[in-house]
Amino acid sequence: MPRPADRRAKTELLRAAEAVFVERGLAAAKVEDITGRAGVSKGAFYLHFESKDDCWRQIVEAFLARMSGCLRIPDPKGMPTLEVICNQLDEWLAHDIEMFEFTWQNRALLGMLLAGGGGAPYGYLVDQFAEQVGRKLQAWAQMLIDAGIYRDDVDPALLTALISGGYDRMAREVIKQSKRPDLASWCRQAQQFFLRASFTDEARAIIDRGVRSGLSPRAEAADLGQLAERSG
Amino acid sequence: MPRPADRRAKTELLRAAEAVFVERGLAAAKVEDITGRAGVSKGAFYLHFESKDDCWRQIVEAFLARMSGCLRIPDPKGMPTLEVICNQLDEWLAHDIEMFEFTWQNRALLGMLLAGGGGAPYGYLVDQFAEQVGRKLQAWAQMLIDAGIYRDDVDPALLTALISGGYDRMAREVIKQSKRPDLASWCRQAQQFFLRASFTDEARAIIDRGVRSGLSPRAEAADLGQLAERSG
Amino acid sequence: MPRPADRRAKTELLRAAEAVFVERGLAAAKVEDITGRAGVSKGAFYLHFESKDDCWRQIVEAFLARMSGCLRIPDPKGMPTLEVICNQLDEWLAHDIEMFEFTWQNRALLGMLLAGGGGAPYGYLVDQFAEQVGRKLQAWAQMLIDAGIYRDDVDPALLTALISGGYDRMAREVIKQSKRPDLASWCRQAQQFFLRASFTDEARAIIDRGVRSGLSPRAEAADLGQLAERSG
Amino acid sequence: MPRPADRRAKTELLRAAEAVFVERGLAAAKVEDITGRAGVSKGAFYLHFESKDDCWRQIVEAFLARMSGCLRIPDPKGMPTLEVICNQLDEWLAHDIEMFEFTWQNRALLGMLLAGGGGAPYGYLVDQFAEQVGRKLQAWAQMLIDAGIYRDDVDPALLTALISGGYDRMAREVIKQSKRPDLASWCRQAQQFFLRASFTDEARAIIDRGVRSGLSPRAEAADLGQLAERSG
DNA sequence: GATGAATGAGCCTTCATTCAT
DNA sequence: CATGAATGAAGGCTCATTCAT
Repeated sequence: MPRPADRRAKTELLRAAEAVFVERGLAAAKVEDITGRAGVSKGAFYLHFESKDDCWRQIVEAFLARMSGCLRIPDPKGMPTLEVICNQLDEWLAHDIEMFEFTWQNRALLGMLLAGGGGAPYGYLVDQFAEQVGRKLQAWAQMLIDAGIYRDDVDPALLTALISGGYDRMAREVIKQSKRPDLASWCRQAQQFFLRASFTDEARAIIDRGVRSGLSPRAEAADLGQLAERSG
Repeated sequence: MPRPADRRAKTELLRAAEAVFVERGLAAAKVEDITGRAGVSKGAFYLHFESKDDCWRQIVEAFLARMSGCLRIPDPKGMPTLEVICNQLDEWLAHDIEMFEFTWQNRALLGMLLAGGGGAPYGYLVDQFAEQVGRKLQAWAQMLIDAGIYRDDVDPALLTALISGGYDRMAREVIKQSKRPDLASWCRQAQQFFLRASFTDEARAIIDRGVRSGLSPRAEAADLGQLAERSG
Repeated sequence: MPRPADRRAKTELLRAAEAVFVERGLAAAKVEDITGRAGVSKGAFYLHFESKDDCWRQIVEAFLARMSGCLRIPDPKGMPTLEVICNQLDEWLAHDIEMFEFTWQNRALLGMLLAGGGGAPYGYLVDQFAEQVGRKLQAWAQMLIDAGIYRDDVDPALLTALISGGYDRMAREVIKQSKRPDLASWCRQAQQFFLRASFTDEARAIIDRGVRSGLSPRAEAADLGQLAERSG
Repeated sequence: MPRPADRRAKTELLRAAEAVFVERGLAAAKVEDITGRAGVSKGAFYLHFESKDDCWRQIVEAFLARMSGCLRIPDPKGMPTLEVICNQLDEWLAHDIEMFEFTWQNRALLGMLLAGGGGAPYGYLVDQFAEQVGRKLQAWAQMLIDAGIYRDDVDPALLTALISGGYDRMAREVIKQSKRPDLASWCRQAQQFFLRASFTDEARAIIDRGVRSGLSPRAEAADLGQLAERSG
C-alpha cells in the first residue's frame, strides 16, 4: 500500500517508468529496471504505486492532464466570421507551435498511447481524450463550413482526420531529425497547406490577398466583413 | 504414412497469433492464447515456429511482403507533364482505394508495427520498409515540384509527411466505424483535398476546369499541353 | 503397445539406445535421438518398447544375461588343494582375459551401471548381479583361506573388494589408451600382483618356484600336495 | 535495511542439491526437489545460482577444492631410501585413513563424478583432477621402482591403477555397510595387502621383520640403510 | 521510511507418448 | 506395419509483490 513518502523519489520513478515503458512496452518493462534507473530500491516503488499497472495509469493520467492544460480550443461564440478567423490565424499558428513543442517533448509516450491496442490498459483514457478533442475539432469544422469558410464538399469527419493525421505524422518526422528542425516554419507551411485544402476559393482568395499585400490580417477587416455577411 | 503436416494449422496459428499480439502486445501475448484461439495444442505451435519471437518475425515479414506486393509506385520516366499526371489521377485513385482496402484489412497489425518502440523486435524491418516508401513518395513530390505541378513553397519532406499522415489517420477513422464506410468516396475526397493543397493554382485551375466541364481528363490535352510547356 | 515387428529394427534400436543412454544419461536421452540414430521412425520405437524406461530395462537385462553367460565361476568341489589351484591358474588367467575383453567391449554401459545412483532405475538388477558375483568370489576367498592358500590376516570381504576394484580400474585405464593395449600381459601382471598380495608366503613360495623352474603347474603336484595337507 | 542475504540458505541449497543430484541424476533432478529439501522457495534458488547447471558446477568445483585441500601427496626430494619410506608408512596410513574418511563422507557425489559420461557436464574438471593425482601417484611408483623398493616386473601405470582401483572399490564396500566399519583396520590391511603385492621380496622381508619384532619402523634404521644402499 | 532478500504464480519450452493416415 | 504430426504434462526460469530488518 502506498504511503506518502519522498516526493522527489516519486518524480524520479515516474520519469524512469515512462522511459522504460516506452522502451520495452508495458508487459516487458520490469519494475527493477524502473527502480534501477530511478536510483531507488525496489521496495520504494511500492511506497508510491499500488502496482506496476497503477504506475502506468498515473503516467497516462498525468500526461493527459498536462496535455489538456496545454490544449486550448475555444468554444466559438456564435457563428465565426472570416474576419474573426483571419484574425485568429496567427494565434492558432502560435498555439500550433506550442502544442507541437509539447507533442514533440512527449513524443515517445504519445506514440505508445496512440498505438492503442498494444496491450496497454487505460487506453480508454486516451480514447476518451482523443474523442473529446476530435469532437471539438469537428464542431469547428462544421461551423466553418456553415460559415462558408470551409468548403462544403468534404465530410467534416474526414477533413478533421486528414488534418490531424497530417500533424501527427509531421511530429513523427520531426523527431526523426537529428537536430531540432525549424518548428515554426514547418507549422506555418502546414497551416497554409491545410488552408489551401480546406478553405473555399473565395475565402482563400481574400486570405491570400492579405498575405500578399503584406497587410496584417486585421487590416483586411472590410473585405472579410463582406464575405462573412454573404456566408452567414 | 502419417498424416501430412496440417498446412491449415500454420495459417490458423498465424491468424490467431496476429490477433493476440495486437490485442495484448508481444510480451503479454501467451502462446496458450494463440494455440487456444487457433484450436490446436500448445505443442503444435512449436512444430511451426522456433519460438514466440520467431512467430512474430514471420508475421512481420509476411505482412511486409504482402504489402510490398500490393504497393505499386512506378518510377516516373523523365519529367512528368501535367497531361500525364492528369491522366493518372484516376489510376492513382483506384490504387489508393486498393491500398486503403489492404491497409484497412490489416489495420490492427499495421497499428502495432507503426507504434514502433513498444518493445517489438524486428521493428527495423518496418522502418526499412517505411523509409523505402517514404523516399519514393518524396522523389515523386520533388519531381512534381520541378515540373511546376506541385507548389514550390512547401518542403517536399513535409508535404509527403502531411499527405501520408492524413491517409494514415483516415484509415484509423475508417476502422472505428461500425459499418464499412464508402471508401471510394473518402478516397476521392482526400485526393481532391490534397490536390488543392499541393497543386499550383495554375495546375489546379486546369484540373478543376476539366472536372467541372465533365470532360474526361484525356480530353483536356490541349490546355494541359500548354501548361506543361510553360512549367517544363 | 509393442508388437513383434522387424527384428532388425529392434537390434538397431537397442544399439542406438545404448549409445545414447551412455552419452547423455538416462533422463537426458531423447527418444528422437535414439530413433534418429537407428534410422527408424519415432513410432517404430513404440513397436518394440513400452516406454523409454522399458527400453533401458531391456538393455540392462540383456547385458547382464550376456555377462552371466561370459562369467564362469565354478562352485568349488570340496576343499581346494594348492595343487588344484595351481593347475587352474592358467585357466583363470585365460578367463580373466576373456572377461576383460568383454568388459572392455561394454565399458561404456558398464560404467553407467556401476555408477549406480545416477538416477538409473533397475539399478537393483545390477546390484543383484554384483552381489551374486561378489558372494561367489568371497566364498572362494574364504575357502582359499581355509585351505591355507590365502593369508588369514585379511578380511575376505576386503580382499574381494581390493581385487575386483583393481580389475575394475584396470579396465578404465585400458579404454583410455588410444591403441588397444596388450591385455594378456596386463592380466598376467595383475594376477601375479594379487597373488603376491593374497597368497601365504608358503603357497607363494611354491608357486614361484614352479614358475621359475619353468615347470608347468601340474608338475609341482608333489610339493603342492604336501602343503595342501598341512593347510586342511 | 533489509535482512542480509541468508548465507545459511546457500549452504542448505548446496547440500540439498548434492543429495538430489546424486539420487536422481543431473537431468532428472528438479529444482523444486532441491528447494523443497532445502526448505526455501523456488525463487530463492535463483538468488544463488544462475541455473541448475551452474549449481552443479559450483558443487563440483567446491568438492574438488575440498578434496585438493585434503589430499597431500608430497613431491619426493631426491631418491627415496627404504628407510625414509619405512618411516613414512605410518604417516601414509594416517593420511589414507583421513582421505578415506573424506571419501566416505562424499561417497555419493564422488560416485557420480567418477561415473563420468553419464551426461554430466563439467566432467572435464574431474578428469583434470584425477589425471593430476594419477600422474603424481605414478611418479611415486616409478621412483620407488628405481629405488629398488617396488618390484620392477610390473608396469607402473598398471600398478597405480590396481592400487587406486582397490581403494576405490573399498570405499564403495564401506558405504554399503549399515554401520561405519573400522576404517583404520581396513586401511591397515589394505596397506599391507598392496605392500606385499608391490614391494620387492627384500624390501618386504625387512619391513616384515620390523613389524613382527614389534619394533617401530624407525628402529629398523640399520637394516634398512643397508638395503637402501644396495638399491640406490 | 527504506531496503532488497524471499516468495510463488505463471509462462515458455521440451519431449514422451499417441494415433490418424 | 510404419510414420511423424499432434498432444499436453512437466519443469526451468522470471519477475511482480511482500515483509523482516
